[in-house]
Amino acid sequence: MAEILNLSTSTVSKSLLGHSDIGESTKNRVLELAKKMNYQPNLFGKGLRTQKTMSIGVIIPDITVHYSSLILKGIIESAKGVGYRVIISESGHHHQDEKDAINTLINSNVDGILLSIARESHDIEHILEASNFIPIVLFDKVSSKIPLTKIIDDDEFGAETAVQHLIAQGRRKIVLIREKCKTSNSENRYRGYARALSSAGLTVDDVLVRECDSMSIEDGFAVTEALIAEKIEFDGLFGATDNVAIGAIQAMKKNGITIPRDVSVIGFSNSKNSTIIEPSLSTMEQPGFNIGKYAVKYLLEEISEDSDISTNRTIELKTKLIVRDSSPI
Amino acid sequence: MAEILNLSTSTVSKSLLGHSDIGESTKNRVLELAKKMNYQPNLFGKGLRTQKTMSIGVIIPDITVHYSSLILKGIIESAKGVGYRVIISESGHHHQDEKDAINTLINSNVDGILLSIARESHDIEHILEASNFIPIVLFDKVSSKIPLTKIIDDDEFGAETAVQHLIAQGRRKIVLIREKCKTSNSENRYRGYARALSSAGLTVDDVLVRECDSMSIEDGFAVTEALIAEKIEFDGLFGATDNVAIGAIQAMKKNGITIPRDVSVIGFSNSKNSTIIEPSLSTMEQPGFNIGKYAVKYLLEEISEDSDISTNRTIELKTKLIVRDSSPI
DNA sequence: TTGTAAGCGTTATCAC
DNA sequence: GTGATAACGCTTACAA
Repeated sequence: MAEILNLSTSTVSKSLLGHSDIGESTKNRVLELAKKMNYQPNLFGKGLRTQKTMSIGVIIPDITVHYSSLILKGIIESAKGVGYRVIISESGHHHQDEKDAINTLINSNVDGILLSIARESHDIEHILEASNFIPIVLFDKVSSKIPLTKIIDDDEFGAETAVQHLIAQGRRKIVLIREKCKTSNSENRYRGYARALSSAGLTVDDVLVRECDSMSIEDGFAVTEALIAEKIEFDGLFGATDNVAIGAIQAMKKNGITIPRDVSVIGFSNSKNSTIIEPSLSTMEQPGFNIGKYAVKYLLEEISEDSDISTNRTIELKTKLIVRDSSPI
Repeated sequence: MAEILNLSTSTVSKSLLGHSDIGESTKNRVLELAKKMNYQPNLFGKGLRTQKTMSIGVIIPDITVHYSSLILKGIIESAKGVGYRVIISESGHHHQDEKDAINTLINSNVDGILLSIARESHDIEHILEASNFIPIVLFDKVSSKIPLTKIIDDDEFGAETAVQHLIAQGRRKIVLIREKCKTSNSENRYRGYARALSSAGLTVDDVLVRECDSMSIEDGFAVTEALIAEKIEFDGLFGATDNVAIGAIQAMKKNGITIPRDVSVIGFSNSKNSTIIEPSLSTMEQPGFNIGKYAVKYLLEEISEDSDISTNRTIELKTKLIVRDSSPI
C-alpha cells in the first residue's frame, strides 16, 4: 500500500490511525486507497506491536444448556458491535478443564476472559492467579469468594418472588428442590425461599428442602418420587431450575397428584420446556441475553482501564415472574 | 529464555520445534527449562512468520437452537483436541450478516471456516468468492450448489425411515409439515417422504403436504389447526422438525384428536422437548455432535493439504429412529 | 552442532 | 508534514 502511493509505511500508518500530524491531502489519498482495496491491517503485526488482539475468551460449563447459549448470544452480539472476536471453550464442569481453558486463552493473547465457573471448581486459586495477568469478569455461575466483577441475575429476589407467588395462593407447605452443590446460585435461591417463608410467618421445614446433584429432569423426578414415597405432605413446590420442576410435575402426575389443584408448582429459568409440559410451568424468567451483554460491557471497561486493581462488584439483573397453568392466580 | 541458557534464539526455537540438527543435551536443557517456566510461544510472532493462527471460525444462524449448540460442542471439543481455537459468530439467518462474518473471520486470519448457511442466503457468491482465499467446510445447512465439502445428516434416508415407520403401523394418509424455504434439508426430507410413500405403493397427495416459514412450535400448531379446519382426513403426521411436530400434537389435542389412536406422529431431531410433550414424540435422532466432529476433521484436512482445489464432497451421517408414545409399534 | 541475520506487518520515536 | 528506523517474538536460510 505504501509503495503504490509512494509514501513511507509510517505515513500510511499514521493516516490510518488518524494521527494529527499528517496533511489533509495525503491523509485522504491514503484513506481512499484503503477503502478501494478494502485494506485490513494484519492482526499479527498489530498484535505484536500493541499486545492487543481485539478478542475475548469465554469459558462456560456446557454450551448445550439453553440458558448458556442465550447468554452467549448476548456476548457474541455485543462483542461484534465493538469489533471484538469471541473465542469459546467449554469446561464440562471440570476443574482441570477450566484451568486448562484459562491458560489456553491467556496464551492466545485474548484481551480478557468471561468465566462461568464449573461446578467442580471449589478451588479457585487458578482464577485468582489468572486475574493478576488478565481482566476476568464472572457471569451466571460465580463465587462470592472471588473479588472480581460478577454479572448475575437476582437469584435471591427471584426465588423470593416465586415462593411469595405460591404463598399468595394459600400454599403453606412448600417444597424446595435445590442443588446439592453449594454454588452461589443455589445458596441465593435458598435464601430467597427462606426469606419469603419468614416474611409470611412460616418457618423452613428441613424435610421439605430436597437436594439433587445435576438439576436434571431425571433428578427432579427422583427427588419428588422419594418425597411422595415418604408420605410427606406438601401443597406447593419450587424447583430451583425449570428442569427439576418439570421432573417433579412428571412424578406427581404419575402418582395421581393433580396440578395445580393439589400442588402449585413454579420453576426458575423460563426455558422452552416450561411451555411444553402439561400443565405449563410458571417460572421466573432469567435475563440471559442481558447478562451476556453486560458481561461484555464491564469486561471491556476493565480491559481499557488497564489498571491492576481488580474491581469487586456484583451486577444483579432482574428476573421476572411468568405465571402459567401450574400455579394460576 | 535464550539468555538464561546462554543460547541463541534460533537454537532455542529449533529445539522447541524438534529440528534434527540440535544436540541431544542442549535440546533437553531447552525443553526442561521450557517446561519449568511453562513457556508458551507468542502467537503473534509465530503467526507473523507462519501465517497460521491455529484457530478456526464458525458461522451459524442461531446459537440458541439446541441442535446447533450440540454441533458446536462437537466442534469445540475436536478443535481443543488438536490445539485449535474456535471463534464463533452468528448470522441470525441474515445474508448480509453472514457476509460480514466471513469477512471478519478472514481478516482475523483464521485458518479455515465452518459455515452453516443462513436461510436468507440464496445468493451464494460471497461463499464461492471466499472459498478462493480460505478453506471452507459447510455443515448442517448446506447448498448443493456450492462445490465444497459438506457435512450433513442423511436427511433423505432419515425422512424415509420416519415415514416407513408410520406406514408400518398401517397409516396411509400421512401429512408432511415441511419448511417453505427450499433449503437442502427441506428438499431432502421431502424426497425421503415421497420415496417412502411410493415404495409402499402410495402417492404424494399435495393437500397433505403443508409448508411453514420458521418451523417453530407455533408454526406447527397453526398449520395443523388449518388442516383440521379444512376437514382434511389424515392418520399419520411427519413433522420435518420436532418443533412443528410438537405444535401439531398440541393442535390435535386441542381439537379432540387422540394420539396415537387417531393419528401417529413422528418428528425429526430428538430435541429435549420431544420427551416432555405428551404423548412423548417419536423422532429421528440427528448426530449433532458427530457432525461437529467431522466438520473439524475435514476442515483441518483441507487446511493442511494447502491445495487450491476445493473438494466437492458430501459426508452424510446416519440418523436413528427413536420410537416413543406418539407412534408405538 | 550452533549462531547470525533477515524478515513477517505494524506502530512509536525521533530526525529531517 | 513526512520519512527512516527500531522494535515486538518468532522461524529459517545460511554462515561458522
